[in-house]
Amino acid sequence: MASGRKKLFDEKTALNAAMNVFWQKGYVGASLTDLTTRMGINKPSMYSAFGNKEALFIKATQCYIETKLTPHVELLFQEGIPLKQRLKNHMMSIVTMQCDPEQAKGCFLTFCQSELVSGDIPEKAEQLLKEADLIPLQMYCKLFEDDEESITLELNKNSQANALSLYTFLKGTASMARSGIDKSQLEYGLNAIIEGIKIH
Amino acid sequence: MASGRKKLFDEKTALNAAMNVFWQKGYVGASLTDLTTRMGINKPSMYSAFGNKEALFIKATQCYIETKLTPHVELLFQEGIPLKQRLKNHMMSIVTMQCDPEQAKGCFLTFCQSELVSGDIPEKAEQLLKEADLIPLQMYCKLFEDDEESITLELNKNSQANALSLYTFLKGTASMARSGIDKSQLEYGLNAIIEGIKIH
DNA sequence: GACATATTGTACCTAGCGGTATAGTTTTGG
DNA sequence: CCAAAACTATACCGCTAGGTACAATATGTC
Repeated sequence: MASGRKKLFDEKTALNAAMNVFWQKGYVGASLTDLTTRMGINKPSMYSAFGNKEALFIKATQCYIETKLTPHVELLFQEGIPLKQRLKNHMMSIVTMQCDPEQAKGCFLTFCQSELVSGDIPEKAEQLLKEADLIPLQMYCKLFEDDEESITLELNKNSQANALSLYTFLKGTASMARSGIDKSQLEYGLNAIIEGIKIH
Repeated sequence: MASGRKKLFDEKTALNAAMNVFWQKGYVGASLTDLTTRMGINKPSMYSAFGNKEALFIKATQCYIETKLTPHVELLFQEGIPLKQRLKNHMMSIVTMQCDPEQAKGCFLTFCQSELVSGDIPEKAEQLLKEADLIPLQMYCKLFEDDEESITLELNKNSQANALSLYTFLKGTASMARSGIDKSQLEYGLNAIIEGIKIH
């Protein structure tokens, strides 16, 4: 069997570039020209590799979850570290990412989620965003419910309220980072809030 | 002098409709067709009354500030009411608005602010959004610095941190409301946080 | 080296965008 | 009752959107 011409671009690199464009401009705001230019390929290559704009967006979102969200969640469940310190590590690394000058400010999921209200986002993308956006909240619930230290501190009794507080803070920093407030100020506020938690 | 045909639409009503469209879809996502349809007029009427899309957006943003933001800010400075209660009133009325099923979910300013990163928003609109988005933060600073009760409680010594905490929470609820989390849950978390403030 | 296969570049499709020219309609002053 | 002024409706402008047809270019197998 003949095997044809080799691909001149790396799919993962291109997908990563697409992720950054969506992160910056959202689903509606990112045009195919924006995307393919930053991916370094032209339209037919993109369509043959990824399908269409929606499919590309879905893969970009999954890429974000795997490379940008999951690592921060893991910090919450690291063994041998006090709960409060784990929360701090988690939040600090998120804030650092959300203020990274090499990437779009803020959180991909939070931004694209906010586009859903327009009603102009395709169905599968909408579903994925809705699910993905809840991941941190679920992780916080799980943390406060199951964690040893959380149980001894009886934080599990208010697991829902604690999780919601943390989630609110996560969303708040995402929004503030997006609007360009600098990292030092976010860390300042972050410390105040983590200390204020009645660990709580 | 002859005075011409009378306008068949009310400018304020039309502007209010435009505000709601931008609130729902953002600057980029709101097309002239979306806008003029919901305003109940056609394009030439819109252009003669408001100028162009950017000018309409600016007027819609000012309309939001006057009708949707200012009233909530005033609750912070009401006389004869304890500080904590004023904060609660303020936040409760904001949450109620952000979850109002008659309007787009969340906060107009927070959503449109997040579009700025794209670099596709005209300059004057960008400036206005940046200024407007900081209004609540400035009001919080002023409150913690000047308020009698804040001074006796020595909250003014950490006015910046207190203001930032509150602002983070404001942004967080805006984002969560936008993603469709229901009012009862936001109020639940809200109470926990206000109580947790050392008033603070 | 010829052929099948896969990728690439160009050029194009229709639809919708923001914006406008122009013709028609209603109003009032003289 | 007519003309000037203001508003409305239609139809259109150039441009870009998402998406694709097709020819040109590499790659491998026989």
